[in-house]
Amino acid sequence: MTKEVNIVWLKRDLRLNDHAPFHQAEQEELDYIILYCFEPKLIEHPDTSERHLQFIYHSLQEMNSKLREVNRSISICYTSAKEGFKHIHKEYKINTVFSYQESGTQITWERDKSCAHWFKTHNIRWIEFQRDGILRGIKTREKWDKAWLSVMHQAVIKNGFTFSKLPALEHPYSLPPHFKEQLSSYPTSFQKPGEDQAWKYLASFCKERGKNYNKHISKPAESRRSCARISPYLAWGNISIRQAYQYVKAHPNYTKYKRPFNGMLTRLHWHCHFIQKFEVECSYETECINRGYEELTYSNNEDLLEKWKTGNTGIPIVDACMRCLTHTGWINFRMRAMLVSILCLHFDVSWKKGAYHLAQLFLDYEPGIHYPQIQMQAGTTGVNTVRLYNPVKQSKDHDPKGEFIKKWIPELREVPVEFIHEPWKMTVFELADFKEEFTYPMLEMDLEKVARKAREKIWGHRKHPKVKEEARRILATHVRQA
DNA sequence: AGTGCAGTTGACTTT
DNA sequence: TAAAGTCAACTGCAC
Repeated sequence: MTKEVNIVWLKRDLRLNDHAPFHQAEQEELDYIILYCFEPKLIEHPDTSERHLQFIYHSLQEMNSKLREVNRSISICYTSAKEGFKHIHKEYKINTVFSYQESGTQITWERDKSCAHWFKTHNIRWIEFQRDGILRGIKTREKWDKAWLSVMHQAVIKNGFTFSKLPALEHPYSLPPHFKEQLSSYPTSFQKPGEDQAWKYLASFCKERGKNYNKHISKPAESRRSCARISPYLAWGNISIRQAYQYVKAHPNYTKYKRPFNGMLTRLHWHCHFIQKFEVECSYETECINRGYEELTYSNNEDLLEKWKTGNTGIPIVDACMRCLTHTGWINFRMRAMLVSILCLHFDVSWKKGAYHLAQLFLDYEPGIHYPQIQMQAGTTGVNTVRLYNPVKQSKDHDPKGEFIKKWIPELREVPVEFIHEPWKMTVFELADFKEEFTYPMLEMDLEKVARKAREKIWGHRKHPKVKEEARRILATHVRQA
């Protein structure tokens, strides 16, 4: 007689606390196997990058080192989830699978549907738990805020782990050696992965770093310290939104730093708000939220796209942000918005050409935030106002001395502050002061002119009947009802 | 002391 | 979470 087991299926929930699937699995009579699959089809999808996989891998390692004392370990497979389940079902009889709902891209959604179908035909129960404040299957945003708040105020789950009597799962899906090697290393320029790190950031934010949260949030340099910096941990589930929310709210410094802390808590709310949009319609990965914008054409200049990707546009603040993001995996919100604004509005390149590039660079890539956000900044929602950032203004406002610029663009270190935001304004006289050749690219376009053109184009398109009709649909679905 | 005026500030609108 | 434009009120200053 084949032995029955349950499964805890890990996805973007790489933690051992406030974890509903683990908690439920512990309540059952049957012992359980913990499964994580590096799925080739997902890995090959252009939204995925090495840094994501490394972050996942090391998060899993940390969990495993803690699970060892209860004789448990995550079975890490290099195969599709369905293959993983099939294999386990041959060795054992799977009774129930516990996991979190995933508000992911089209391919994860299809993967889930295909697994659901297979579970059903094999009489396997699949229990999916609600993730953070994201509601599945809702038609409008009525009462959404209230539901979110009630999730935030529910007690966090205190997970306990019993000793397992199951032998380690044997399977033929071990990570290919080159893949394992690739994932084992971890660049020091990225935030370190795992649950412990998440709590460290949260603690230091509340203790001291967070006091200037509001003041520094828009500054590319200062925000790196004054922001909580928990985004990668939220994205891969090293902590839950609720854990972060309750920690900040209950912290002894909460009354002292009420303004900045509340500012941070508001953003936890927005976090879920955006994921909720994607949960309802994950086609936003590849199609304009407002379908009326599908008809809009772009010049899609490959040369400009490449300059943008590599941080060589000739606009210092833009290039500094892109280079910093490439190196560290993080840049603050305003600068992300500016990067999108430059590409899609000034450079007239479709957001579809830049979305995966940014997804790969963001260590905190979260599909549910990424696609709605990039489209909002690109102006293809037709409901929000078009935010056309003036990079020179942003640069002067948020990096007045050009310190951030100079940190990331060595070519500009000798440039005097009066030209650091607009080096193209240097004449041969100023350029003559450089000992060596001036290697930073000179901007070849008139920023004011291209901004004006972009403004006319994107606003002009809003008048189209299809855009207006779509705007009504979007408002009905995604906006909180009064 | 009052007037004219360029320049500034802020609220509000438009793109 | 933008920026530019518009307009009226206000300010400082010369005469």
